[in-house]
Parts: sequence; structure tokens; C-alpha cells
Amino acid sequence: MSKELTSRAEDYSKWYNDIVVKADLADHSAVRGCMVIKPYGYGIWENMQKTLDKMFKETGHQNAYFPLFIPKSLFEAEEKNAEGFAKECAVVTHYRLKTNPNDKSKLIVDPEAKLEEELIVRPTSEAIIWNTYKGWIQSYRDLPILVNQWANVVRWEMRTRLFLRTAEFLWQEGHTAHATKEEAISETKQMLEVYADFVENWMAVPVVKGVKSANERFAGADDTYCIEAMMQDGKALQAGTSHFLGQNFAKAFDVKYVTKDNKQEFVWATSWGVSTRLIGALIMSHSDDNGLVLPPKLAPIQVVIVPIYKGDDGLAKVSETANDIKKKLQAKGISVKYDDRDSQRPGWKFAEYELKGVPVRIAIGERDLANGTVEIARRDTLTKETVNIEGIDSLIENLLNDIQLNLFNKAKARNQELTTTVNSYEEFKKVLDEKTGFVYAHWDGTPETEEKIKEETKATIRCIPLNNVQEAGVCIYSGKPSTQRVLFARAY
RNA sequence: CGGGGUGUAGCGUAGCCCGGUAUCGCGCCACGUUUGGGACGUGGAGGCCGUCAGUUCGAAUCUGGCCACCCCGACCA
Repeated sequence: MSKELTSRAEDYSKWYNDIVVKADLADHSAVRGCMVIKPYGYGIWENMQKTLDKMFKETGHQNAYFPLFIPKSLFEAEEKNAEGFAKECAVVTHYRLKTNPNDKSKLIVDPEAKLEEELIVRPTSEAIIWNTYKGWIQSYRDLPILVNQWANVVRWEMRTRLFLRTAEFLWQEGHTAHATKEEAISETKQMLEVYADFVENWMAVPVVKGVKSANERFAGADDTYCIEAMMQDGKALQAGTSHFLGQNFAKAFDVKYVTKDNKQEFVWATSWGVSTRLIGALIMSHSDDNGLVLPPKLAPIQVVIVPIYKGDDGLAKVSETANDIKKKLQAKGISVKYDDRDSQRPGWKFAEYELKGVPVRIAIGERDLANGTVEIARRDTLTKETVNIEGIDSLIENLLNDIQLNLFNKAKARNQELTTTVNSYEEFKKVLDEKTGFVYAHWDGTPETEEKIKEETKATIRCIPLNNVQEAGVCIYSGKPSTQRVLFARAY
């Protein structure tokens, strides 16, 4: 069969790639490093967007849209931010093509059409947004500004992987402006909680919430909060970040407001984002050697109904019951597909929807019609049972909740299994090589030590967990005193 | 960008060493029989062999450049 997947044991990376392509989520495009997100994959993204957008609005945010292009002079205003992103920027230098005089069938860049100032294709939008905010903010009465945008950004990555790292990706970026430091920090933390809530309760992926070390901090931020997820192979994946930007952008773009007692103050900022990378996290958290496994809350199709019949009359009879069940489920807000195509046989459909990760499959045959039953199969456990049609809507509703919970619990158990506390550098290296996963270890807090450990082991500090236990210890690398353990892992 | 690998029909491949216009399976189209875990039969369509150049009477095959993808590094959400 051409649709057979590479197994995880055989080649984990290939398995991941196979799933993306064979489950019809996305494909490589004609453009280096850029992917085509296909309808089924985009359906997952739409569900993510819908949920996150609602959460953002419930926490007081509004959507807006800013330009794709950022004039170079604006881009370079915040020095650290500019420096951090400079080496992966796409740059627009001309605004016109013309026919090649030597070959009429070809176009060349018109040298006459050089831009006065280069335009940077946004790798992130702080610069253009803070330049805009300058005009929006005069008084404390204009604050806070709580804005989000859904957009695409471009980061010219050396090496790309479908969903996990593409040169162009879709994301949302929230950019807020506040009168006080406390309020901005509280916003930063609030959005981290929103992300954690979404990733754990919708994606069914457990996360560790924490703060990045200085080395791993967003360019231009005073603090970067993050959620770190663990993939099946024990590697970490940064699933979302929320930055406290201090007054860095306000100072770079001269954004001040007048306080109640008529003083000029710089504005405090945050930014936060998650991207289509989350789809990669979803795949690598739950899927198996049979294909994708989707959490019911984000599955484009939650239930598929497959008819089993002989002849047109048989199909008509089965369809009546199938459509009836479909209506009942839809009334409960469940998304249902009734696949009555005659061009594929039932066995083919079973395999296909398994590969695509549809959480629940209902099979109805003429045998069932006689008994008043259907066969229900769940994707997460690959188990089947025959149940009465009576009350099927509630049963499926509960089953979807069960699957959602089961996926989370399985991932949670794996996380715990693959989380180790170590006390020596030897042990640290051994765990990383032999067991993989998250490793908690004492660290002296210096960037130098972090850098050395990274060089020698490829493991980075994923975060300093929030509400971390404070305990005296010694750094596994330098032997210097340490007050807490931090989370290390090899990461995507 | 450095190291390694791969590129032949929609997909997976044989052929390449030893140059003579491409093999097989799946998929696709038509018709018929089928339909409770990826059906079967018969007939059919589809490939300037990644791309550009060179060697040659002749290149999938030999030589070189380029491009894309995969793996390992550096970078990163």
C-alpha cells in the first residue's frame, strides 16, 4: 500500500513527515522552506484559531491588522530586536520587473525601480506596531491597548520542517501597551495561562510553564515566559511564548503617555504568540504508527459514519439510519461526516480515517439495522464495540470527552515517565543519551555555564519553571552554589 | 551555510557499474462482479528518467554546474 507509514521506531523524523503528507495536512511547495497547508490541515488551524480568538476576546483583546512590510529604519529602531532577527530577514529592494531585452519570455528586476528605503518582510511586528502606537497613545486614558493580529511572518530559516519550522508561517501576535510595569507583567502572565489552558485542554498536550534564561530570551524582551511541551521522542518543543518587553519598544519609538498628575512616562509593553507550529506539536504528541491521532476538541471531523451495504437498495436503507444519527450528533454540536461514497470500500475508509486521526468512527451495516445497533471504534485506543442506536448521541458526546481526557492523561504519564531529576553532570549526560526527556538539574545561573552545557550535550535550558521549588544545591557543571533546579532538554 | 545521502509516471521502485529511448507494484480511467478491516477480473491512459550544459553517431546510464528533498551540525517559534 502506498499509504503505509514509516514506523516511529524505524525513523521518527520520517514518520512525522509521512503523517503530515499522507494525512493530507500539508505539502512542500515550489518555494524553498514554504509549505502548502491543505484543507484538512487548515481545518485544524481554523479550529485552533477559533478557540484562541475566543479566549483572547474574553480577556479583553481586539483584532487588528498591520502591514507585512516594515521600513528598514523602523525595523532597526529597537537594537536588540533588530540584531536578533537581522540574519533571517527577507528584504524587498525593488518594486517592479520588466521584460528582459535579451529574452522576451523572461522578466528581470528593473534596476530603475530600486526602493529609496528597503522594506523588511516582517519576522515579527513589534517595530511597525510600536511605531503605530506612538500615534495612538497620549494619555493614561488611552491605555491599555490590547490588540492581537492573525498574520503570516517570514523568517529565512536555514533548515525547515513542515509545521515545525517553515520560512513562512501563520501565527497570532498580541501586542499590548500598559501604563504600569505591574500591569504589563500581569498581562504577560495572563496570556501564558491562556496558552497553557489551550494547549493542555484543547490540544491535550501537557506543558511546563516557565521563564526563559537570558540566552533564550526573545530579542528585545526583558523577560520571556513560555510553555514547553514534550514530544514522544523525549525532545522539547516550545509551544508558545509571552514576552514582557519592559519599556524597550516605548523608548525605541518614543511612546510616552501623560499620567494623572501630568508627568510624561514611557509605556510598558508585552507581546505573545503561538503559530502553526502547534500543529506539529499536536502530531508528535498523540499520533501512532497507524497515523494521526487528533484530540476531539480540535478535529475537523469528530465522527465519521461509514455505511456497509450491498447494492443501491442496501445503501438507501443504511443511509436513512446514518443520516438520522448524523442529525442527532450535529444537534449536540458534534462535527460529523457521513462518507457514503460508493467508490471506496469500507475497509479502505476505515484505514483512511484512521490515518487522518478522526476520533470516532461509526460503522452501520444491514446487520445493525436488524439489531438496532452500530459499531463504534475509537481512534485513540483502536478498540471497537457494538452499541444500541438508542441514546447514541449522548454516548458519543461522552466518548469524545473520554478520548480528549485519555489523550491528555497518556501524554501526561509519558511526560512524568520521561522527566528525571539529576545531581551530577555524568548522570545528566547519561539521562539525555539513554532515556531522553526533561531533566531537572541545578544551574549556577550564568550564561557561560548554560552555553558550555549546550555545546557539550546539545541540551538547553527550556525554562525556569514558575513557582519553582527553591532549594540549595550545586551547579552540575561548575559546582557553584545554586538555589533551584531548572528544566533542561534537547529541543526542536 | 558545512558534512553525508537521495532525485526514474500521482506514490514506491528496477535499470546506471558495462551508453542503443524504461521494469514492476500501488494509484488513475472504462466496463462488469463486489462491499462487516486497504476487493477482483478484463481492457486502457500516463514518463523529453530533478534541471542545465558537456562528451558521444546515440545519454536515465559517463563528466561538470545548478535546484529540490531527507539526515547530522550551526540558527530558530
